[in-house]
Amino acid sequence: MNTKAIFEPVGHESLAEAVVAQVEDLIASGILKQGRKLPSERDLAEMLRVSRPKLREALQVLEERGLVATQHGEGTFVAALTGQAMMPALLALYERHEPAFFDYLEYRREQEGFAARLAARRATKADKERIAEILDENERAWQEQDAKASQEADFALHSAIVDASQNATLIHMMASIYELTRKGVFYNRDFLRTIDGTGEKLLQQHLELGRAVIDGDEERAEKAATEHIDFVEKSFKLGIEQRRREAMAEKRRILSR
Amino acid sequence: MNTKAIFEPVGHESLAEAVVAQVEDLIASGILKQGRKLPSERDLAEMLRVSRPKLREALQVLEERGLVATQHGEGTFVAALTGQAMMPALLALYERHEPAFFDYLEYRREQEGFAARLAARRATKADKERIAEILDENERAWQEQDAKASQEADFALHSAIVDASQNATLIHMMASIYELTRKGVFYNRDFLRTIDGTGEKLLQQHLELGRAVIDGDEERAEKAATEHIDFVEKSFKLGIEQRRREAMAEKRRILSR
DNA sequence: CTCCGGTGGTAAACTAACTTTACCAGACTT
DNA sequence: AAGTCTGGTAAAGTTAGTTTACCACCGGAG
Repeated sequence: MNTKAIFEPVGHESLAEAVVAQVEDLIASGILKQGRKLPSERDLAEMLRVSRPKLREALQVLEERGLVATQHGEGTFVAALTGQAMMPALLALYERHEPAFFDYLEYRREQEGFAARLAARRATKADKERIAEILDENERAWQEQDAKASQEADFALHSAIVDASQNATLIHMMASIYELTRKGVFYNRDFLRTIDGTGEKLLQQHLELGRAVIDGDEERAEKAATEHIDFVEKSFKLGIEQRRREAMAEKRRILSR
Repeated sequence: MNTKAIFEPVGHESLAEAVVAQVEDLIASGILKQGRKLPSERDLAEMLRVSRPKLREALQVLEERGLVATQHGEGTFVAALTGQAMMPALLALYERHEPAFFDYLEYRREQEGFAARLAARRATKADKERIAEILDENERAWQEQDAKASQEADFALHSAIVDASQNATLIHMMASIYELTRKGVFYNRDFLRTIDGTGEKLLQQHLELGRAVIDGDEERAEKAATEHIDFVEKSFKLGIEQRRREAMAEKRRILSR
């Protein structure tokens, strides 16, 4: 065995990329809030100890990603991330920033629990029928190993439960988040399914969640929702760790001297 | 409040640094083992997609850090890290690589448990007297708030217990590790003490460990040792997270608009 | 209204980092 | 002893980043 597969090409971070990363971190962590004006290019360049052209290069990347908007003669501002137009930008941001993703899950945990409780309390007959249909679709997709349909069904379930909560504000907020997550969900699900028997557990969790809402059991519904998110979070952390270890083990195996 | 404190100077990683980091990772994770020959500079430069001069710059840094040794006409080799001469290099490496540090703790957990069990079984009267003395010193240092003496006493306790295990190989291995950790311990302890009432808990754990050995209770001693390391690991993770959150909160506070 | 100081937008010349190419010197194989 | 591996070194060429300067747009002050 040779050692060639061990060493990977190393590309060093360009200066512009470093600047982009720093500003992205500030936005992703919520330190820089939407609409906020950034310091002028000259000032910011001095703060970051970077030349203005390179700073501008970084700002252009951020603008392309929809995270900031610049206005000639005015200044550059953090884009409005809660507006629907900005969704893809925030999603992409979360994909690049692992810690932000877990913050997002933490938030989801609260919201999903709240939504499930309200839904169990308030769901109309029509809501319950819709949820029941989705659960059937969920099981069908699982049995037929139809990954895409399964993902869509999962998505539909969460959406239907939020609808059943009858709270307009909640529906609006979560609609934004789901729209945002949609592409992310696909990626996430693909990743989750690579871990052991995670797929079936997720199905069971979704079934339990839906049935609890249909039964009108608030406590059970909230518990099912939060435990579901907890499981997702745990699975992600496990999966990330697992991948890291696998990558290292692979390198060790290659060397086996 | 202005926004100046938010943006920190950004220095981008030099190419040589990136190469150093990659090779360090391979060594720290144990993929590249001591004495192993690295590919030739020409090959390695090609693998890493880096020019040879820059690769050489990186190798020189690694050599200064004692991680590799190059021989004219022969090649460059991973230095013998278990040899006493190499200790500072590995220690410094662990300080720079967080994951490696936790791997180190995992290893310590097993070894300390083993040592404590053997010590409880085999400690002579002299061993027990020495351990008792160290425990007294430990308490004295704590009461007098003498941080330095407290650290030394902690160190002495672990060392004495390993000595009491009467296993030459174990003593030799742990002696290397302690020598390695010594400077690190200071740093670690300073960091640990910044977290809540950690200091007193550590004292209690050390007292329990020492007394269990003196009492000859193998099970209790092993449990005390592993739980001690578990606590240290948990505290570190907590402390790191805490610092991260504090840093972010500080930035938020500055903006408060 | 005009003007002025702030802002972003652009381009040129300059400097430092990195790459390419070439050649030298030690060490093993034949 | 020759050939070919290895690390050691230096020069020229290329790319990335900095500096400097000037232009265009906006909003408020006179």
